Amino acid sequence: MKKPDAAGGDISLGECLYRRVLELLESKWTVLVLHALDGGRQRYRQIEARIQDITQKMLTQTLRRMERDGLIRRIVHPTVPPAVEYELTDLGRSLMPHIRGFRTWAAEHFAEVVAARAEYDRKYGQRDAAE
Amino acid sequence: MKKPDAAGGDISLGECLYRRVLELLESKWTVLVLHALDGGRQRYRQIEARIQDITQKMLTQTLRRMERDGLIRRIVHPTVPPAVEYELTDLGRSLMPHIRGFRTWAAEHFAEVVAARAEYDRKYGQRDAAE
DNA sequence: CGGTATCCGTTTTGATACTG
DNA sequence: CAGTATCAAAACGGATACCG
Repeated sequence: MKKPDAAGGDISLGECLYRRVLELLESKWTVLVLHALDGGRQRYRQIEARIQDITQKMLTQTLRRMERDGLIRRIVHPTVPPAVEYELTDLGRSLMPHIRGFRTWAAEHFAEVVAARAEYDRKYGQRDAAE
Repeated sequence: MKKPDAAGGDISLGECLYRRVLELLESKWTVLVLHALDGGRQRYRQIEARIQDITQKMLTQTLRRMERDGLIRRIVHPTVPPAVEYELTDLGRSLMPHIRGFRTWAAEHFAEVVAARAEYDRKYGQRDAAE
């Protein structure tokens, strides 16, 4: 019986279960798709256009996984040619505040991250060759 | 000149820069290490013990990257045997509210994600063999 | 339009053994 | 204790071609 937020820092709900949820965000494109859909329902090509250099394969794969995870919904209009729209589910929307929060953090602290990297490289260099 | 939060959902600060920041969290173990250090300064073995099935290689690699990104600080005590401690920097601490927020979301919505996956698999099965 | 299928190189991760 | 080094396996990502 552990307390959820003991100073010790228990990760709660079991590291294993949490890991399963972390997987939601681990694929390279998921967060970008979430932002794209944050503006409302979008068609496949719209999402593709919005996320500059994503390939069809990765976009489809990401959308499928997000649909499976219950974050987005896929709406097929049986027209010719076919039109497919995607939108956030309630579950997906409930996640957005955190995603937006992270984006805000990124905008505010990006420069610090870059500076830290430069500083680290200056101190330790990428010396792996001789000497 | 785009507005940062137009309804359109511009990802702001440039998708490219944002992508660079997203990389911070993309490695499998980073978030778990952040939680581990959220409880305060920890020694290498303590972190390792806390994150069940991480290997030494991955832990060291993750810690190095996080140090380079300025999220954590490495403190070496020149004793024999050596003792090394890690702690969050100010930058790392500034990120924690979002990480904690996500964990809270995970705890609250994990069941829904699992249910969504089960539902999806029931509907579409993992049928890739014949028929 | 909105995908699938296939091939293939790159990156990430893991197992294991060894060290100052 | 806190790592490194090495090798191999697996996941990821991209290019390309084709389909309903």
